[in-house]
Amino acid sequence: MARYPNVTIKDVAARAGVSITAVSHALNDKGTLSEETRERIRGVAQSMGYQADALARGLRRSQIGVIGIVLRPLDALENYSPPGVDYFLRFAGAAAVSTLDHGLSLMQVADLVKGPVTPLAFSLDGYIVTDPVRDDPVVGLLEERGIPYVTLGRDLGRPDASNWVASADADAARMTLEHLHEQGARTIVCVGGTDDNSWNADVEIAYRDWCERTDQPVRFLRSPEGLGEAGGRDLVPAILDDGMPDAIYSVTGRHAAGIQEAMRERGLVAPRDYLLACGTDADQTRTSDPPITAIDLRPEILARETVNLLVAITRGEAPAGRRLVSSELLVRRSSMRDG
Amino acid sequence: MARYPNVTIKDVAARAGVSITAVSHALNDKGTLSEETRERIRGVAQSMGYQADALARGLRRSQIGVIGIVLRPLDALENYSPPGVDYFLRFAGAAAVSTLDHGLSLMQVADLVKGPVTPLAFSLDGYIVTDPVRDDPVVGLLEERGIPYVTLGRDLGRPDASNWVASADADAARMTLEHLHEQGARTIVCVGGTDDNSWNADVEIAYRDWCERTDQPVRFLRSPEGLGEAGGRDLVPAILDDGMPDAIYSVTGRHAAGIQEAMRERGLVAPRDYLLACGTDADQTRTSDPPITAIDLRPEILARETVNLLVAITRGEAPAGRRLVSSELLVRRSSMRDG
DNA sequence: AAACTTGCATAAAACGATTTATGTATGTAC
DNA sequence: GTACATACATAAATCGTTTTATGCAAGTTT
Repeated sequence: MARYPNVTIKDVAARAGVSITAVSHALNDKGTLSEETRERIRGVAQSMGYQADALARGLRRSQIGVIGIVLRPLDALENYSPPGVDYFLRFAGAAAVSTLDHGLSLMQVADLVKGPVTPLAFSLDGYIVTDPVRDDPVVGLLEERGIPYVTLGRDLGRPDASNWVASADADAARMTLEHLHEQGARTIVCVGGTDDNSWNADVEIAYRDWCERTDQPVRFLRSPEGLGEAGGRDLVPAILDDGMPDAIYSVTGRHAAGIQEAMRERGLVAPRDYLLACGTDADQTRTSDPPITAIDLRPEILARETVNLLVAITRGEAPAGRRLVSSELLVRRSSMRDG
Repeated sequence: MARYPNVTIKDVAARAGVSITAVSHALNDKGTLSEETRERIRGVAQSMGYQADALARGLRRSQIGVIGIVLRPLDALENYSPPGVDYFLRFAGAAAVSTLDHGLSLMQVADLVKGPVTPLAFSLDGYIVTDPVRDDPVVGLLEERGIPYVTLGRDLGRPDASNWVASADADAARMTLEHLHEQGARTIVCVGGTDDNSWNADVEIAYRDWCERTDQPVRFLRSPEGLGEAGGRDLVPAILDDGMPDAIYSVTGRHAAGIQEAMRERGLVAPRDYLLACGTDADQTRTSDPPITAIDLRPEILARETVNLLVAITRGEAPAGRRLVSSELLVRRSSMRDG
């Protein structure tokens, strides 16, 4: 399995009987070669199976054709494929496809700020950073190095930043609460996470706002994202102690699953005894019994927008921009009063 | 978001008052510098936050610190995060972690043989190719380019290859069949896929062999992997027409899920009316009702072995090698006669 | 005929590292 | 006092491109 020397621009030049400059110009449509010579050189290059070395080209152009993606919540979890969370995988998968559409590719980079990081990390063309926390250190690092990036969700510590894409979290929360209200729920418990990101902030504000407008009691609880199902389970006693609510709206899917289990153990089943909805769709919400009403954040669209924005920035085509993507409410049995 | 010029080896040399050769030697423990000078240079480099440019280094060394992974079955599906298949994601995730342990990183490369591919593809240090088909073109391409690779599962067209890691598929199949037999099953239908890879081949041979040894009828069916649940559903009429079997052993999880659904529609429920087992564990097999007995291929261990082997090869430490990883049978309610 | 364009092609510098080939002192052997 | 190691440091070549700066004809203008 020895490494064969690849055919280089020099080889092509020799075979075509021209200078390497000529070859470079012919293949990149630059310089002042005659169309005739260009054609001939292209032919020779093709026939020799020549492909420019990405490293050498990258060294000159300082563009390597790869963008990085950092999934902040998974950094925190220290687990890059946690069960019950397929949003990030769908997002990353869709982002990979979108980058391919631009002739680029995507590389997942684990935790840019602690421990040794891939040597290539600082040579990438740009970064996507999902769900940054307030004053996110990864964002800070990229900023410091002058590497272009786009965040998915806002960095709360950088209100002036204008390089982000986000889902319309507040709208989604309102939509969900209104749906539950329509189904007859009055007292609605809201369970959020503890990460200090725009998603949690937006949902909490929207919830409190909605409660005030509709004159309903505020019953807001929090559980660390990292605790997952267990975190949801643990909240149930506190929820019930305060009196049985009509509905529970859990922002994360894993909390919702834990809540559902713990409720069932107490003989409480949705939608018979309470309504249940959650803020992110996942395999679990689709296949659980009953299936859980959830917000589809439309990761595919988010990914496309994010990649387009980042690519535009790296190419110097667009100054930057903020883009909101609306979500969709998937109503399932867990929140259907007549279900 | 302008790109700041990074600190280069030249800057460090200037600041330390030495040549760039000295800096390079100090940082890479080469050359004949005095320990004193070495220390001093390292200090200066550190204080300036110097980090060698990966592209420049890669150009010289022709090693970039990144290995590629190609998931062949997902290439065929043209979907890199299909629902109901978490084996590949677990494998890829575990492989990423293992590469980090070696100071390298992992990059997923979509379909190396058709369409435009990332420019970096042929500059990577090596490749992992999962479940190659017979005479796999991706393997052929890597071979041709002299790029080191390790396959997960054997390439049936390359019997002499000695650079693979595989799960002990035949053992796993026997283990499953024996379990079903112990639970009272005699007539067992086996459903395999149509991809021409070692996994399908091994399981089919083991099944036929087991039937012969135990004097049971051979009822082997096939359905394309790409059809997923629908493929499983479609087989059910044929299965029932031949007479109700005691058990069904489906090699893929998605076929199993489809079979389970179609059977249920006919009022047939496992384990009451038949036993059900499947050859790969997934979220679906864990959370379905009833949970389905499945083989855990132990993707984490497979990934570690695969990465270790590949890294050893790229570093010229090991000549190559074949490694088998045994699987584990996760017995769940779908195959428990007294369940 | 000298002075400009135009059209085409190439030489050489640059990107940022690593590695090979050379020095230059200083100390030791004969 | 010449020859020969030894210890330390650097100059220059190299990796494979892209890009900038030159160069040389042939044709045009004055």
